[in-house]
Amino acid sequence: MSIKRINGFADMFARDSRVFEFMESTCRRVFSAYGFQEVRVPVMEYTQLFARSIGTETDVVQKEMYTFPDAHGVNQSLRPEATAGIMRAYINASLHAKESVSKLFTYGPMFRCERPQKGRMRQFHQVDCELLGTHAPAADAEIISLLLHYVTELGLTDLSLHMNNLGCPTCRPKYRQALVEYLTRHEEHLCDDCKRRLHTNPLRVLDCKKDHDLAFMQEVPVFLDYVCDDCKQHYETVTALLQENNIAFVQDHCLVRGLDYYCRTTFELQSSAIGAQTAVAGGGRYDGLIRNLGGPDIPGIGFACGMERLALLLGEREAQRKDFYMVCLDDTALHTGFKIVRDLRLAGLSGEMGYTAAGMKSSMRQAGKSGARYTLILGSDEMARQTVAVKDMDKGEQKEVSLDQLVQVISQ
RNA sequence: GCGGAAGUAGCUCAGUUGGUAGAGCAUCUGAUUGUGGCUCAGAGGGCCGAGAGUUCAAGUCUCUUCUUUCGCCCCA
Repeated sequence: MSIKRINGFADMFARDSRVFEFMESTCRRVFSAYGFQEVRVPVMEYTQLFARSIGTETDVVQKEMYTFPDAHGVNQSLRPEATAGIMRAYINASLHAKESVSKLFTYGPMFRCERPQKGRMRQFHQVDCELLGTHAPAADAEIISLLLHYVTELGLTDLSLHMNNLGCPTCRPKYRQALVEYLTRHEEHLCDDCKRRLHTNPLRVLDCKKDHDLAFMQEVPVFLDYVCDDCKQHYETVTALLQENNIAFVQDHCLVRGLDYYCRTTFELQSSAIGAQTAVAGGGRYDGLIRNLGGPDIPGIGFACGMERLALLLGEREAQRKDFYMVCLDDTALHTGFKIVRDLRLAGLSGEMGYTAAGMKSSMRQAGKSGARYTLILGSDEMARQTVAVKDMDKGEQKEVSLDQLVQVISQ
């Protein structure tokens, strides 16, 4: 039996890779228009980095990471997300001392050992964008604006932006306490998962699919009632900036984040068209993260966007049409044809050739299937006259062109 | 970790109450000398996921196992 692909790891041939190439090139173009620069960080880091940034109690760290000991027995992990690695690189490079604000993005594979399903792979890809060095609400609004600009450039219009305020270490515990008290009073009505969440991660009860529509959930405490003045003002400025720029969003009191480091502004781009998953991109502010990792007390905000999930929303991309397909009818012509093809490509044209001399009929079939604009035919007749027959495959018209005019004719 | 569904030609799938396999698409060839797409004719290609069991006989029934997929959990 042949060797199989590892479950959750995908092979992407042209049909799929064209879509990814489109998403990648678009993000590079859009992000750089906002002054963001690409940073490439390793796919492996010491496990400790992820434990300290993402949170030791999260499932991502507890059971989803690919972790291996190095030669000295120190654990290292394939990255389950990109933010931690970028923060580590930012600290190591002392970027904060070189520029007051840093705008960084990275693109690449992430790894989580979960059960694969629609829109969820074990090796998946994210573009990750981080804006470091400012508390200003305008930064929050800009990064959200950037994310929406990006998906608009991709041609996606059917996404909804959900926003929430998660507060800070001063005000969040008060809300959390009020939430736990409320939920404990209604514990008997909670689903089994939520009974467990109530003790492990009570905020998660808010976005439970089963319990969301229950009657008592309609009166669940809302964070905006507990938020401190600073957090409240910050969030109000962010949302005002969005509204002034006609960026529509849904105030979603049930939006919470899976990773521990988020605070204040939190957002998610959602779609109902990608199976059981809804989040296409998610992000928020993480003001204490860099300090927690041993760096300076620098605030930050960012998001990650899941490319496999975006790809589910994008249609197929057509391949770029080739300029020519060279057909050689005999072995002598093949040698000349090879040289002509080489010269055409060096002149900047794109195309292919049949590798063996074959009959006219099957050669034309191959030419037609290649989708090229022109078929170049080289047989004994053309060889004798130092020409090539050029057939326009759309019009069906054919004319004989001398070799020195070939580039010019095909370029038209 | 827990559920549901599915594994038959390269792909998408049929296969009736058990009798050693079929279609469409794709590929290749041909329809009078060197001209594609449309049409027509033909060809190649399958240990029916694997292993046991029942039976004269298993793609079909039973069990085991592997794989894939959609959900739960969790997350982008």
